[in-house]
Amino acid sequence: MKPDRFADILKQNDVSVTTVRRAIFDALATADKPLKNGEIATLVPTVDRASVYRTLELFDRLGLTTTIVRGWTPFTELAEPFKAHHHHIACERCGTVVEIENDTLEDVLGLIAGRHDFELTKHVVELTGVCKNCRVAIS
Amino acid sequence: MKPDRFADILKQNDVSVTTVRRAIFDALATADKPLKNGEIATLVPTVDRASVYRTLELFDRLGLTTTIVRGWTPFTELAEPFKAHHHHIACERCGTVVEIENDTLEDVLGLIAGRHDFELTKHVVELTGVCKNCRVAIS
DNA sequence: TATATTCTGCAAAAATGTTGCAATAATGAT
DNA sequence: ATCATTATTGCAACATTTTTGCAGAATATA
Repeated sequence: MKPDRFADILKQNDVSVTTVRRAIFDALATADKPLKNGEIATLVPTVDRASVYRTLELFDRLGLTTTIVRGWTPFTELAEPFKAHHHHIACERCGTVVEIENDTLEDVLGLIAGRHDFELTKHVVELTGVCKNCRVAIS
Repeated sequence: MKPDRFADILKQNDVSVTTVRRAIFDALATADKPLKNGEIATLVPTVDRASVYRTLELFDRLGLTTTIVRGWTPFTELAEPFKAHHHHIACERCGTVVEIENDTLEDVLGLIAGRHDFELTKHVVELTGVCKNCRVAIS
């Protein structure tokens, strides 16, 4: 039968696999981009808001999701093993978001942590800039 | 007379130097660590909540402050030229926060942006890990 | 399928942000 | 210094977002 990593991870952590949790997980998986809490709630209209918050907190605690901030707003997206580890660079004019995967960056972060005697468990990198198009447009 | 970079920057941007703005600026300068919006409001009890929000938005727009996120909460702190450019690594057990300054990291971020045809204007790097003490403690 | 336990919806409250407008404070010129 | 102009603030009401307790529903286990 089909492998179900989502269910497996929940079970490994002794929490139930429920339809609510799967619905929210699917919403994140389908969107395939970081979503605000409110957006997630909208995508699962049958689920109570309180449950959405409780579920997102759970996912975060289990490491299923990553939360980044743009401006002042937190956005959540799936983390490994559901999505390859990556970061983002966003254009501040047009809003385009590009995913970044860069081993050198990961290495440098590890080294920095080590130099401060920290064992790295998580990290967030969000870049903001102006994309090529927008630089040409008005500049 | 004493130089007043804060006032200078506000004037350069054609906004008034008011006691409210200075109070909030002072709160950020004195705290010397990233603060939640609510914490800032608490530190200037005489200032109306609405003014706090409007001021923080202004500071952000003028580039006086930087906003990072930990967990789901946005935190604001002073940026250059009031504080040297830096990032943070926080211990997820004891909460200790250490500031990071690393030229290699800055270079790598610039290169990554360039490779994607972006001109970098801003970036956030937040590391989370376990510090030496906490690793020894229980582990 | 029965039982124990965990989850969810509901409803109410707390916390967080936002808005328009009149009163106040800051700025620049005299 | 004072005045006129303009920007800023407080107030108060509102909107939105998040949190909480608890009873009923769904899930896991034997």
